[in-house]
Amino acid sequence: MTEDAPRPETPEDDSSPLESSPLTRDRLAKYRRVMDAGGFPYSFRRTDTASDLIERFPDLEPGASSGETVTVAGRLMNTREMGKLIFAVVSDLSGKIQLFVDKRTLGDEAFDAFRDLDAGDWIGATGEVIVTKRGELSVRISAFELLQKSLRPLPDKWHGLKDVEQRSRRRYLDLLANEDARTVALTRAKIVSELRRQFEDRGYVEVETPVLLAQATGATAKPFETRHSALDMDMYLRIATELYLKRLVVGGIERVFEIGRIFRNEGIDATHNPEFTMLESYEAFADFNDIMTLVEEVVVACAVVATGGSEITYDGRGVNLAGPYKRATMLELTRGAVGEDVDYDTPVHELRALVLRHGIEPEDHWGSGKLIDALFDALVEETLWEPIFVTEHPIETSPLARRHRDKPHVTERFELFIAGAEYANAFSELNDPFDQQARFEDQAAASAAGDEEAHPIDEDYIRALEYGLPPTGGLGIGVDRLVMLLTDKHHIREVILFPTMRRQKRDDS
RNA sequence: GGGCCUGUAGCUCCAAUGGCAGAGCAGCGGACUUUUAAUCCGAAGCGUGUGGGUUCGAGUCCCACCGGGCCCA
Repeated sequence: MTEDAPRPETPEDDSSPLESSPLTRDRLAKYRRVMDAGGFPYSFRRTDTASDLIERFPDLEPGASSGETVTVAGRLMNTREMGKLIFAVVSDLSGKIQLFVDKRTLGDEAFDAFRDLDAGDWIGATGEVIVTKRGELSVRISAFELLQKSLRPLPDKWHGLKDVEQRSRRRYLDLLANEDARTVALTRAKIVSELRRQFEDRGYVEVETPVLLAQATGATAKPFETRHSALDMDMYLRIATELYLKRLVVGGIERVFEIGRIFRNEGIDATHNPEFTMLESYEAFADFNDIMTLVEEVVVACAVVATGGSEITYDGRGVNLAGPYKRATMLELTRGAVGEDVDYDTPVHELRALVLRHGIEPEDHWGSGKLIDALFDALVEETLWEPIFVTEHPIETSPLARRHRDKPHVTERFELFIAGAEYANAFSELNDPFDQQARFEDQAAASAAGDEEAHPIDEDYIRALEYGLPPTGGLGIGVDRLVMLLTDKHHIREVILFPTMRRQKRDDS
């Protein structure tokens, strides 16, 4: 802002919904009084947060005064009035601290002004640190300042805000009313920070690859479509970062990662949001075995910052995240579940019959790999509780993964499953341009045969491979899912601050 | 896309069979100098997501629409 914009008028007529509601009318009147008297402050200096005080004064006896004066600031959450005495709770990001407001210390005029405050107001207050007779660390205030008025009433002080829709749509209310919501948001930040540190410490370089693309490649998903006006061109939001990150390895960035938003134009449910966060990493000269070790270390490190240890509770059950994790091939797990000695050589018609018997409707273009994958999906996934690396996915369903060095039909790939859900997907990267070309062509054929999940061909990516991708181990981690696991949340909207929601009709109340 | 459930005061929730729409908290007025969801006294506040319909009478039954939830595809 370089110009003086005209100051917007506080609404003064009865058409304002704040004016017409008895719940907000008084607050609005107080707001105007402050504005008429010169307005609210532009800044405020505090000396301590709530948790600072708790750390600094651990040993004060009930009834004691510290002799130290501090200044705190936060949102006024609750007041308990006792005649010439008020106990007030102020909440800041670090926690809560009680203000001890007595008329003798504060003076008659300021005391009455304090009584005029409303729950939700932002205030700053200065006073001596004391402990009340009942043992509550408090600030006996000698002065306070209203930093900004809250014009609307707070959610229930005891029950908080429970309505799932409101909690998601108006996350600010969720955060200010529900301590758990703040904890989850902060824990997510810690986890993302730890992920970044883990990869940086291993010499990985963080990059940003394009979100807006002429072609959405690198995964099987329906993309969001948009349009670039100046280029007069249809564009797509990325569905993965994979092919761009591997181009960077071709370019010589041997260890590279990105933590980025991915967009998939698909349904919304407990584990899917149209935009979500994925970490992808690629490491030259590593194979999928190396990446397993990396994943074990990274998962434990995240668990430690989130929960303090590697033994966590999810959905009421214990999970031990300490490695090394069990390993089993997709084929052997599927065999165990169906109780038959299936293989990738098993005739397709037999596998189709087996799949049908388990209530899955196979599509015409499915080969043995996809059929076994479908059986695994339906029968095995949700039974996997303790961490396990499921390995050796079929070539058919892994068009970007390198063929297994010893076994036909399968790739050097693994997925990490914990508590019935997938958290990581990794492989020795396919770096043979001819094989990659053939895989893309298979995908194109599948697409022509009606497979809506087939990968599109990325010609330039083939060209990049022709310049040489070194042997590389790649990894994808679903960050939202990982946060869910480590915060014991069972819906993705609980770990995404502003989950995608249907447009709500305008609500002026 | 299909099925089931759901929307009542600012928030959290009650309201048999259709029969005068309620409570707690918050807010408002009052008492109280050590409270912790403070307590006590008092007076208020919603016509039930929206629009239709059935009925003497609809929060409750029916239809459509707008949101939300769960399950399935």
